[in-house]
Amino acid sequence: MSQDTRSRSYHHGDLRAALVEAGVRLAREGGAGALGLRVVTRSVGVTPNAAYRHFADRRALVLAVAAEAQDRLAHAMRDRMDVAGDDAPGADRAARAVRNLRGVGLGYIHFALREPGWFEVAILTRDEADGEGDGPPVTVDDRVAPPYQLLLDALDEMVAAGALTPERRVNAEWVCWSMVHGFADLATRGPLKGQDRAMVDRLAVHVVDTIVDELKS
Amino acid sequence: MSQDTRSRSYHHGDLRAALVEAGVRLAREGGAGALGLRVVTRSVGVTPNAAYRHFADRRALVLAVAAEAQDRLAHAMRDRMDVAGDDAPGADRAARAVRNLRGVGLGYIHFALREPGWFEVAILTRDEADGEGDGPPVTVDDRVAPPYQLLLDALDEMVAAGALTPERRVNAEWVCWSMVHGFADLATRGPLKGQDRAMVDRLAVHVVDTIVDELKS
DNA sequence: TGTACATCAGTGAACGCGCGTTCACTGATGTAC
DNA sequence: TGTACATCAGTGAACGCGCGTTCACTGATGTAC
Repeated sequence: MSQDTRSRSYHHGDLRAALVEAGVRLAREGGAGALGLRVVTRSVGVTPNAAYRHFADRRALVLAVAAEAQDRLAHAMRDRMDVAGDDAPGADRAARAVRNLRGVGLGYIHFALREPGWFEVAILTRDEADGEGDGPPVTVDDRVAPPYQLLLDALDEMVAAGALTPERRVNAEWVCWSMVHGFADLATRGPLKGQDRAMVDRLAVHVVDTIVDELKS
Repeated sequence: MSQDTRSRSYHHGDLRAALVEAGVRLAREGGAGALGLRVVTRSVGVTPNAAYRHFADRRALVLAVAAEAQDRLAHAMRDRMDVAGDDAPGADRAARAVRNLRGVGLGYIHFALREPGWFEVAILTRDEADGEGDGPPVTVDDRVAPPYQLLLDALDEMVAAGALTPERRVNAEWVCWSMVHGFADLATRGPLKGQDRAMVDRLAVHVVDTIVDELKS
């Protein structure tokens, strides 16, 4: 509480959080392109340079918004999962593990369809300047992206539940992610954009089921 | 020839083609972001407004470059295919059809890895302003994208060769495209960007084989 | 064949815009005595 | 408890930039007689 009070007690009252929140709001409609430093500060009612008290530069602000978007993506995915304990008997546990992998994939895709702006920001990489591919992948501000972690957990649980052999587990995360991410991109920016929603949903189920069936067979 | 002469006989000598060519050259290094109207005209040594003699606006120029990039992508894919006639005996024809589908996928991915700038431009959509999802998908300037056509042909040939049942043919293009496109995006803009090339190549083969095996089984 | 004319590809200068970032500052807050 | 002071979050004005697009024009080309 004292820390909360402390961080909220300056002029604006936690401008940093307000800027990230505004960025999230703007990205929802306009995607990554809406995250101009001037636009975001303006929408909070503050001078552009005020942002420099809390972020090194525009890129740092964008990365903070990206982390928030990733959290929301992970939340949407988790909502599709069956979160009961791990102590069910064999067959049930295996079936649940399969359902959960399905949920991970469909959650990813439906989040992309429902919130394309947030999705675009969530999959941003830091891109420029910071050297080559050093450090672990799938990170923004040095953490493992929560959506990726959910996928890994779902696959590991399938192995533990006996629904996936250890051999087929190898690289399965890239197979799953490629499939699901590719569909999300086609539906969000590509040729499926704007197509009839019910048809796209049916396709999404087909695509996810195809890869889940392939893995568990 | 007279038409060639005619279109080359003005002041610059087919400035339109020169602008597209310059766009292709610039996009190779800088992707879609490098296709500013001023940058492109400057690189040809011409005034910015000269472009307006040949393109309605910047967007039209970008779409022309995108069409060219799509052609190059299709070319790279076709190079991976076995283009012998369709009159081979059953087993051979089926095996070749499977090889060709593999080639389509690996060609797509390797083009993305080798020429990420062109790839980014090739998958651009016209995006803004032009209404909702009317008209057929997968088009730029009102043509079916050649890479997409190659995929359709490869799948149809698999059916004709008996390597794919008609039931599994349904929506197979979206399954294949999602997988391959997703991998290309992860490898090009996502977490696999900058990772060891040999490892990425091995993953690409694994991913493509997974989906090809799934279809033909 | 030679001149007069119409066409229209490309010029030169300017428009208004929004961007990220830097500078010297002001004035509210929290702290020390 | 009250005053003096240091901190530092946010201000206001300006920087230089490159962008897409518009305007009135020039001058080389191709054509008609």
